Amino acid sequence: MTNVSVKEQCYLKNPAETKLGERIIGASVQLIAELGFERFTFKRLAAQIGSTEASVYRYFENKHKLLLYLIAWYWTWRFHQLKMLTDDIKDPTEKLEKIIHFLCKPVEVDSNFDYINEIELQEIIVAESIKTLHTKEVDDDRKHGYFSAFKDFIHFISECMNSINPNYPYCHNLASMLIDNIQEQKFNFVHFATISNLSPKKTESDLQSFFSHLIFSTLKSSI
Amino acid sequence: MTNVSVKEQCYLKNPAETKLGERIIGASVQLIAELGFERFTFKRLAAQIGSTEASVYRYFENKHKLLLYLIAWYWTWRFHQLKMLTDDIKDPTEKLEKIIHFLCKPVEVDSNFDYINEIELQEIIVAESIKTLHTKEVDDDRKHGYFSAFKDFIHFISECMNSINPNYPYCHNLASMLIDNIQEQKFNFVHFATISNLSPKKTESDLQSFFSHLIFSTLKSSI
DNA sequence: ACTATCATGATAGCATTACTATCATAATCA
DNA sequence: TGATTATGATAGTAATGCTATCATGATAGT
Repeated sequence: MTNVSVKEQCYLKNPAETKLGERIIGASVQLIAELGFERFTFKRLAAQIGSTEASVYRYFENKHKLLLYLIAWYWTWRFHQLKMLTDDIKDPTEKLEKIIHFLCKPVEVDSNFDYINEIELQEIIVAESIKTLHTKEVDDDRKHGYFSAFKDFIHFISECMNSINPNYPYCHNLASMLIDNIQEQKFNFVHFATISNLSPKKTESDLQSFFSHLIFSTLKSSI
Repeated sequence: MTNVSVKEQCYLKNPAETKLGERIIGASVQLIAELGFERFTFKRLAAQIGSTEASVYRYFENKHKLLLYLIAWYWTWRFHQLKMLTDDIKDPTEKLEKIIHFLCKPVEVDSNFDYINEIELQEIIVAESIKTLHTKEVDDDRKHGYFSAFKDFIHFISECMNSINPNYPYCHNLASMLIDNIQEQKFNFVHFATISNLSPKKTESDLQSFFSHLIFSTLKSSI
């Protein structure tokens, strides 16, 4: 894959199509990861890339839309990776194991997109993505389809769960819990060690065994 | 109980001790529930209660601290209710059932605190509380103890889980998942119906059976 | 090669937000 | 009664989140 096309038009002008656009995205990822979304401003962004506020506004209506774009990009990218990874797996249990493993392990940089630092982008997802949901505009944003990459991702997992146990009635909830809570557990491990049992020495494998056990126990016990 | 004392000093002056303080808290709950935290300002709050911005600033350093106060109040209040409710239950399984039930069902107004609308306050918890964690200042805030009411709550549940299955190694993670995700599932049910299997006709009981099954399947299956 | 257009830069400005500071006055407490 | 304290009234300031206008340099079509 050499292109992640974000279908959701949260931009005024496609940043993937111009040099300036790429610089905007690249520097946004870096600055939001560094400063946090609250302190990130278009003024700072423009200064960073040696451009102007006005130019940034030609690509994105505001910083909220820019964040929506980054998140949609992330889930589109991850979905594509995941499909490649699980395409040839027939057994749904094995497939779900693979999915959980994929979600728990830290991302690696993708050489196809040299202007985006995927590791910083994932930090942004863990730290900031939930904020884009919890706004008074969430229903409008959803209607515009800004979250559809994220929803597609959840539906993919949900379907896999359903083929493991067609009688389990809460696959959507279980899948959304998985996605949301992996981010939360990663966050808690770093910032709230007292409410996490993950070992610093094998965080990734603990995280994976926590969720693996949780999901499969749930899917396999009768309701 | 006639008083919820928020130990965490996220205030400059205790709002529970003055008439103006009570008006500040009461109107904050109402305004944040109505406008969302982003659009809520001390100027609007002051106008609402017929006071001034300067006066509000004498109670709280900023609106972030005020939100921390409301959240600490909520968890202190809920913890107190929960302990009363489960105090006489000896069997940990029965106790955890009760806890899950308590968490899933919507709150009721508490006549002990006439200046706070607990129903609006819970809406705030569902919609806004996660934002107080996901900031660059989270480590400072945690060190100041602003989240300790929340952590106490989680530890209480975690201990109950531990007595059900002392060999299960992720009680903290499971308990924090439960608290976090109940809020998220409530939120998703309202705003992302396509990723929720909860029936509009029996949302509360579906929510409860989803989590009940999830938690007990996990605790009872060997790891 | 010539012109039209388009993308970007440069600059200005404005309303709102998030505070801080100062002074006056009313309540209350010793 | 006098001192302290709580609140109100008012002003001001820096930063944020935009919008608008004009100039310029690149590019594309004829």
